[in-house]
Amino acid sequence: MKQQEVFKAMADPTRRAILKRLQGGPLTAGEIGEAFDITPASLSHHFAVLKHADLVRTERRGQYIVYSLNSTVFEDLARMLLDLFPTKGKVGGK
Amino acid sequence: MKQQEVFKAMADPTRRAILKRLQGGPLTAGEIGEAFDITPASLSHHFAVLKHADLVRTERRGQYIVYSLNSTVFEDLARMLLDLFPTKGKVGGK
DNA sequence: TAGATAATTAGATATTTTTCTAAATATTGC
DNA sequence: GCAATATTTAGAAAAATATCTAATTATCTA
Repeated sequence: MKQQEVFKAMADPTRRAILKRLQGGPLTAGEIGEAFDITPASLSHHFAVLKHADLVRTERRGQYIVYSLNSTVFEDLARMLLDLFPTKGKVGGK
Repeated sequence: MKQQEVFKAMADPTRRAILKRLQGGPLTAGEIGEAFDITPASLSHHFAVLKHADLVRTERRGQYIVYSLNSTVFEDLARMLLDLFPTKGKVGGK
């Protein structure tokens, strides 16, 4: 996992909101965009950041591009955090 | 928990390294600084960010200021992340 | 109280990030 | 192939962040 990329991606509220929207299942870029008062170009930038962090996956479906969550990385991240603080029941113990 | 503050705090590699150093137990600002090639002023800025996010606690001991981890917030954050991705065994379920 | 040490605050600059507009690419359907 | 729609890429401007030097605050000790 690219720790730095993941943390940077999560640091922006718009990007976290995008992830939130994807909890209900895959959506096209346009569908995600409906919820935000931001240009498609800016949104696209956020997608790129999320994708680079491997937090979302994409798939072209005709003229649409469908985004979906990559849950695996969230697990990794949560584990990493739990691992970052001492004492208390260590999880994986890499 | 101030979600935004916490994520922003975690986004910087120097700050994550500071947290890492504190895993072994409380340290003074100076002791923490030894590990970084950065001025005390810059370090102090990072401390302020971590403190504002409630990730660390401070206590003055004589002329020193002692920093320690606030594990509680890490737990909150990890929980929040686990909660952010769908399906799979929900944790707290607020 | 004066000098030394630890740390922070103030103010400036450099870098990074977010956002925008405009232009480009991909795909559909006539 | 052409117009329309969906999305991304390029390039620039605006906003936020990290870093520095210099000055300030707090504490200790001689």
